[in-house]
Amino acid sequence: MPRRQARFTPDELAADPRLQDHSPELWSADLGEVPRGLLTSAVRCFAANGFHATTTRDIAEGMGLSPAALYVHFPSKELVLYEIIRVGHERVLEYVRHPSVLDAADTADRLRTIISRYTAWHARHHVTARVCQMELTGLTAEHYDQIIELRHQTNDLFRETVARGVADESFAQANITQVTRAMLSLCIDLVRWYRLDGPDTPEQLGDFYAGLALKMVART
Amino acid sequence: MPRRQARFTPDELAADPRLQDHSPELWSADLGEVPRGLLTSAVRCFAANGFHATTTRDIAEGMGLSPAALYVHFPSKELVLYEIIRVGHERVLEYVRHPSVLDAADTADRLRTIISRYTAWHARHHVTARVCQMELTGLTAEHYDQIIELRHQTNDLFRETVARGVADESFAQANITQVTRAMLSLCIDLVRWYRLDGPDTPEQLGDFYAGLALKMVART
DNA sequence: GTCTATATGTTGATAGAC
DNA sequence: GTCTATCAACATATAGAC
Repeated sequence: MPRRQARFTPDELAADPRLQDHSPELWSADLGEVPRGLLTSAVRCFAANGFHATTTRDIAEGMGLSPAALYVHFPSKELVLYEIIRVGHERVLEYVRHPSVLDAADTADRLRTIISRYTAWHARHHVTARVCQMELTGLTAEHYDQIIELRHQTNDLFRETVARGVADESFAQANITQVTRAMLSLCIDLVRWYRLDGPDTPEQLGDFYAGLALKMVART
Repeated sequence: MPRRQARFTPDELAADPRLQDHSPELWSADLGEVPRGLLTSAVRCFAANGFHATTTRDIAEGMGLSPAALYVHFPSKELVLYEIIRVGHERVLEYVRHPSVLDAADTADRLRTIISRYTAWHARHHVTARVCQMELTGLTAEHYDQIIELRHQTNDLFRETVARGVADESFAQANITQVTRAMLSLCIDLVRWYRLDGPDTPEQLGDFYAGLALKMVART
């Protein structure tokens, strides 16, 4: 009775078209090439098999290193996960705090832009985003709380936008909490199925979802 | 360096309001009380901590049993997970294959009903549904393939409904694949946040999401 | 059917050479 | 910084008593 199910080699994971995303662009330039490569390897492993099913050996093998090498660059496996999830949440928050969102004169334009950008970010970085959404239970309680705080900041930006549109009558009357949650669900859930070699670019999907979001709140 | 993060006792999990759902109703009556209780305990553990972070001890403790007792009722931990995910997928498929969906004369009614029922099922059984959505990587390749087949059957029912509405001009012209996926995302993603002690009953949320789905495909 | 005890293998992390 | 070797802890699953 082997404890682990059949697995893929690091090379197979790296070549899997479903696991292609732009994660290498996310890591801080302050990190060296090796730690950045380890984060990218970890993203693929965590996305494919889950945090707890991934061993430190798996992560290190992705860079052709021995398991001990990981601990030169990261103090623990949990901190590799935390770094990935923290950076992911910080980057997507930056991406929706863009002037085209914050300074939008028209509320409908603001909603269109924030939905489009949030969707496109999740699509472009869908493997990392999948880890950010699905592996939160691997974090310690302290790290989990910090991530929840970042999520609140992002969610508040969406909620404000919906609330503003209802208040200025750009949008129909609606339960703001319910509508905001529905929009976030739409944008986030794509991490389960999106692939970069599919029919839609991240921006095309973003525009499509922005259109759906506007229909959700359209005045009749 | 403890390998496992701080955990909750089985009693704490059973009392957590976020982990209340109707999972005990799902298990076959052919099973005895103990195996059904083990499945319910496992659902809570898998939803709270993930499949791989859950030990056979955790599951058994939830029923006040020793770890060895689990193996009298299930041949392996993976088969506990498979049973949960298989039953979840079969039940939701049954639930959307209801006469009110299959025999609907009006396509808009059919879409309203299928979205409403699919949403309400996921809300009512959100803890089980969370395991069904988030723990697929814990399955063996063979079991995974069987679940994907069940998912296709459900998805096809939604896709047919959207396609019929576009063909009979109940709905606006649209990319059927894209629109269907968006609707499924909306209904499924609620497993990440829904709780039974929140402001909306499963049926209220179902009706709300059905309204959103109809707006997505409304003719202008 | 449930228990205690344990076999067997794996895992996260460290020690110490180079 | 990377390696080999290894530890202590833990997990799944089984054996055998009751």
